[in-house]
Amino acid sequence: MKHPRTRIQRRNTDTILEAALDVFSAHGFRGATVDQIAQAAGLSKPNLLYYFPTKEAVHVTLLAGLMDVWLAPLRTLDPDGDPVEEILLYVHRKLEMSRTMPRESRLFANEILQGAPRLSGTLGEELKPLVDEKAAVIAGWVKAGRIAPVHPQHLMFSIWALTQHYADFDVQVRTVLGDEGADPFPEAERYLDTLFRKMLSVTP
Amino acid sequence: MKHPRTRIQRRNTDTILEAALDVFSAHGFRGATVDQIAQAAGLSKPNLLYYFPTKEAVHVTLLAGLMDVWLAPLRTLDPDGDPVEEILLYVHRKLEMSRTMPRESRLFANEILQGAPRLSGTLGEELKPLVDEKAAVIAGWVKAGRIAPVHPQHLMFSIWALTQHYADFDVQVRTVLGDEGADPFPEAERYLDTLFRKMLSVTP
DNA sequence: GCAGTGTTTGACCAATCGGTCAGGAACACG
DNA sequence: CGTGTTCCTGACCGATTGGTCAAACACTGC
Repeated sequence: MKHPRTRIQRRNTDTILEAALDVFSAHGFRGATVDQIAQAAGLSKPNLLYYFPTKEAVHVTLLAGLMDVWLAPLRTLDPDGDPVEEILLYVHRKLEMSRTMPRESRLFANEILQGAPRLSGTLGEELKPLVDEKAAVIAGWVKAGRIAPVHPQHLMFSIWALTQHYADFDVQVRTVLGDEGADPFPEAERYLDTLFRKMLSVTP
Repeated sequence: MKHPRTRIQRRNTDTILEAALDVFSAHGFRGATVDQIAQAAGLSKPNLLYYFPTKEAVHVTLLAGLMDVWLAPLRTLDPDGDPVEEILLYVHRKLEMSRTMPRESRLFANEILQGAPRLSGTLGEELKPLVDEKAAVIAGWVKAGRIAPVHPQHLMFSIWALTQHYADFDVQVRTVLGDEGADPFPEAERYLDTLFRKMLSVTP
């Protein structure tokens, strides 16, 4: 059961997860129905439930797979690189993820908003250690005087908040900016670049 | 119907809205049931539906009332005050709202996340004009050289994102920080103060 | 062509949910 | 005290939902 064997199984589970990402991110867990997901995947409801035992199983599979993708940019933060450029690269990658994977961002936001009932384990066992590790790196940079003194965890929060905001609050962003069809991301990129450079650069 | 007349009506509608805020912010619109709200309010389901015609009516009443509270701090932004201090006061008030009104923040976030189906009107008719007005003020400050050059709307986004993050992603924040029971807000206050001072102060 | 396994579906079920309704209880007011 | 209005509730209804199941279908290897 762990890994699909036949070609059909792999194709269908992939299709289901893709469709489920669409529906869950748009309506939340309770707001999504198995029928919706099945239809979006081009399958019948019982057929979907042939591949996943329950609606919840689809959801947790999606979330489990998401965490790896979500944390990947942080893992690449290099202790031996240039501090400011390393952090700005992370900001850039996170913003790029908001642009290209807004559904994943919203799925994640939805889950955290509800108190992370199906994710609190992963949060403590995967996210926390990784952040601890990288926070130590940043604290080292601060101690060495290579970036301005900042609280590493809150720096992390600010990166997450600022980048994910453009995916999660997309409707609000576009409403405020007006300009139908205009892409907010180029300007966001410039703004965040300036913001974090000012925040991190050491003042003599 | 517009305004409750009898004492009982006012008391019960208030109790219902308070309970609904609890339940809606915790489970989202679809995730909340009328029974849950009624029980949380200490009423029977038909009794609740005596005061509000539908579940949706409760929700929109809540959202409509919320918008005023939510936009209040922005309205007080004074064009004649000291630019940096005015903006920092706004940041401070927004963070304070995240601390004291996390349920309202989550209710709002939930609605925007789903594409603001019951709020897109208000967004365009209330939020947009107010932001336009205040963005013009900030643009004036920039032009006068009283704050560093920033994109006013994206400055606004960053304030919203950074302050609301502490309410909406509370679980994640507390997991990352560890330290059971520790209050993240004092440190957040310091961090955001530094961040926006660096972002806005004019460099000679 | 045939057995055996993997895949798909229509029909169905129990539970839940939003909402209705007739009538009873509490209250206001003369 | 009586009467009209407001308030409240148990019982009920139709629709939706997550999930089941037996049977049909399709594919693979012999």
